[in-house]
This record gives sequence, C-alpha cells and structure tokens, in this order.
Amino acid sequence: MPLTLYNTLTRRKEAFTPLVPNRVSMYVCGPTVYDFAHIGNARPVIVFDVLYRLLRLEYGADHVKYVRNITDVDDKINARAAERYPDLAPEAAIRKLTEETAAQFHTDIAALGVLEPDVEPRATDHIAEMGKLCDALVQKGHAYVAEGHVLFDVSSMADYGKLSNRSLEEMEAGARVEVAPYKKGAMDFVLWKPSKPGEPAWPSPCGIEGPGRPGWHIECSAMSEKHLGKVFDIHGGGIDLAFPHHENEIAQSRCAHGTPMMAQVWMHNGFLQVEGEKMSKSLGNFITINELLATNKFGSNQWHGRVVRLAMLGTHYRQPIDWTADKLLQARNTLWDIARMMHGNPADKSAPNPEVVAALSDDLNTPKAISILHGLMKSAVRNPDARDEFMATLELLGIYGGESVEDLNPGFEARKVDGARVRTLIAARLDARKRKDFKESDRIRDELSAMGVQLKDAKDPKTGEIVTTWEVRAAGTAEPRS
RNA sequence: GGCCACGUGGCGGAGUGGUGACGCAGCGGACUGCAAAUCCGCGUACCCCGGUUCAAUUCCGGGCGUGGCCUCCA
Repeated sequence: MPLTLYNTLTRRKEAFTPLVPNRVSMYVCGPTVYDFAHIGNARPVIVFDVLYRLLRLEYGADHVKYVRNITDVDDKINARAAERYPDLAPEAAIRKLTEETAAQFHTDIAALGVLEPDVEPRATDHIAEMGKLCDALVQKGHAYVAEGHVLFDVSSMADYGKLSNRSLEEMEAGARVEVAPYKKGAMDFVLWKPSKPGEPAWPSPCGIEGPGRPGWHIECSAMSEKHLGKVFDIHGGGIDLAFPHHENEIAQSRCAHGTPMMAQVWMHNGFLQVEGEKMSKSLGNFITINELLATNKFGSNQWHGRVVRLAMLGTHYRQPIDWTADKLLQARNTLWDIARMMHGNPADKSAPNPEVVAALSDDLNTPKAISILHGLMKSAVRNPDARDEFMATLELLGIYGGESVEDLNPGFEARKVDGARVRTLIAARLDARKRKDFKESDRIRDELSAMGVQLKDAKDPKTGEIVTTWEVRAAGTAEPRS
C-alpha cells in the first residue's frame, strides 16, 4: 500500500519512499522531563505510535527504527529540581527529578497502548556528541564563540527559515525580545552556554575554558545523528515545535554535516485545546495524562487509556483538537461495544482490513479508519469469522487490547456490587417471570437498578430459554447503554 | 504587526467541481409482559461576500471568527 504523508517542509502530501530501501528511520521529539506530561504531550505520542505501527506493517517490524528522546537537561529542569528538592545537591536533585518524571511518563503513556520506541536516548548521554557538533559548526564558519557561548550564525545558512516559512527579515522585524549583546545577529541561537555554579556542567567545546551546558535544540541534532544517521526519513513532533526548535535542528544538522536535508519528511501534529480554550495553568484547565487516567478531575470520571487514545484518534492529527469530556464519553461507548463482542476472543494472526490500511496510508486518516471500523464491527457481530480481521485492525490502531467492559470502566472497584446477591435476585426475578408475577419481577429489577445493575434479557437461540445478563453502570453523568 | 492553520448537520468528524461518509444524540418502527440490549428506517450541513465555471461546500480573491508560532522565555 503506497504511503502518503504531509510534509511541513513542502506543505504538500507526498508519496513516502525510505532513503534506504526497505529501512525506515523516524525521530520524534519526546518530553522534557520536569513535570507530569499533559494531555497535549499525549497527542504526538499516540499519533506517531499509529504511524510506527503502520510502518511496521508495511515494511516489517525489524525494518523500522523509531527513536523518541528524553530531554533531561534544561533550565526548567534545573529550576524545578531546586524547588522540589532544596535539601539535595543540585546534581542529585536534578537526577532525582528527571528519573522520577521519566518513570511517570512511561507509566502514563503505557496506559495509552503505545509501543516502546526502538531507542529512547537521553540528552545527558550525548553531551560529547553535542560538543562535536559545536566544534564542527565553528570550524565550518556556521557558529562562533562569544563570552563563553557558542552561537549559531543564522546568516551563514542560505535557506534558514524554510521549514517554518519565514525569512530572516521577517523574524528580525517581529522580534520582541531584547537581543543579547554578544550576538552577531538577532536571530542567532545558542548551541552551548556557560554554567553558573549549581547548574549542570560539562567540559565546554570549541576551546571554551569554563564548564557549560548545551542549548535547547542541539540535543535532538546529536541524538538523531547518533541513532539514525546524518540524514533520515521522518521527523515528528508538535506544530509548536516547528519554530524555533525544528528550524534550528535543521540548521545545526545540515550545516554541521554539509547535507542538503536533515529528515526528508517533517510531520507536525496540531495543537490541543481543552473545552474550547487554550490549556493553561492560569485558566485552571490544565490536565495531565495521569489526572485523566487516575482521577475524576476531567469530566467527573476516570478514563481508561484506550478511551483516551480512541478519543484522540477521532480527530485527524493535523487538525486542531478540542479536548472535551463528550469526546471521551463517545469513545468509551464505542469501546464498550467492542469489548462486549471481543473480550475473551483471542487475537489472531489475520491481516488488518485493507480499507483501514488505505485510510491510514493516506496521511494517517484515523477518523476515516475509525468510520470504516464501525462497519467492520457490524460485520463482526453477525459473522464471527470476520472477528479475526476486526481484531487485527483494532491492533493496528492500538485502540483495543482485549480489555473487558469492566477494565474499560476505571473506578469500577469503587462501585463493586455483591455478585452472589445479584445472581440470587436475577434467579428470583426469572422465577417470578415464569409465574407471570410481573409486579414482583419489576420490583426486583428496580431493586437491582438501584444498586447500579442493569439487566439484559436475551433468548438462548437454541433452547429459547430466557437468559439474563447484567452489567454495572458507570457512575457519573454518562450512563452507559449497558 | 508578521507567518501559519482551522471554520461542515444538535454534537463529533471525513470527504468531494455535479447522486447528503461514518459515529453519538434524537425521531419512527420491529421484537419484548415491561425495561435494557438488538435489528430496520429516518437528516433540504458545508462562516460571510465576491469571482471562475454549465455547475462550488470543494478552486481563486477579500472579509469575519478561533487557535498556534514569532530567539537561549515559563
């Protein structure tokens, strides 16, 4: 199936061909680990996981290398570490903070059903590589040393600004911040900077005497080169990173290596809003992945990770997404339907549905894929033979992993009912129904309903016997249809 | 101010130069003692104004609205 991807660099959808035949390399900007990952951070994690799965399907699992980094050196980290662990030495505080935060990140996104990347490099393990990049850039005249800093000279690169489609003149005209006196050009950016006491510090490159630390963008240039090479296939991240982060990555990597491109395809997921507003701490609508999964803070419910994932994939990745409780409710209903049918059905080695593969191959059209999925679900209800393909398709999207309805209903334990008592009451009701004592049977049904138990009567197709099944309704605003 | 993205029915959300994807909700019906579930059926949607065209929601221009980015900063 030919794969088409929208390339921010050209502002077009383009047919995708790996640079090295049958070998796909992908780099996605991961988190800066200083705090809980928020729901906006979850979007690229989920979106590029779908792409990873699709690429593995097309090229084979061993032919795709997916690198997603962890940035563990950053001013925000330094500040947060000092704030949270004032009694520890700076270095120990930073290590503690970054390790804890990275572990939390892994826990949170594992619930979203994402595969692990092939390599998850950390910035602090690549300081030497960053130094080499600095050296190379200075040697080639693309960077200069000033007051202990290494700065990239943007005027040395003819097409700087191509990714974000802005010219140097425009950017300089729009600059709102005072320019540091040691910079040659207003848009020059830092590759390396001196460390003050208490800040993380490494031996500086480019002949600088004092210790220092890397600037923001250099870590991704270093890590992508080490793990994927000087030029690779796909680079992904949020649209907010296009400028300056990715623009500067391109500048560093291309100028250091003398290559015409860094990655051939640049993909950016759209921004996320919450209930129609920008997500920000000051608006009080800031929501972390963990809060979604483990608290009732959003939409008065806990949400299973698969529900979060399905809700996220309901919007095309390049579109802005408005994160609402209603989306989660709809996703949960859909997953409940899936779980009712598929729970306990072992996964099969079938191929996923070709139409869904085609939809995903068209620049990851997940909403269309999900719509096709609804049709597959109908077929699978009627025809158990269709379930293998359905399951394989669910697997490709990563939206269902064999969970039961109860699994998909976090917080279920809190509402747990006495199963033996429920079964006794159901038996009594069936008995009353046989006697046509409908008053009594309705009374029992109401009693169960008050306990949060919903009954469903069905006839056994073979015997004609009435079989009653039951489910516990979820708490909160949205009553499931079960 | 500059650059960019988006604006589709009650809601979500694809897509297309000419027969109203799909889901949720809603309505009608079948089935059921009732209820739930299930099944069948039901929708004069494309922000506004111009232009191109036999034909525009789809292309072009302008407007309005929403959002993003605009240097080492949170």
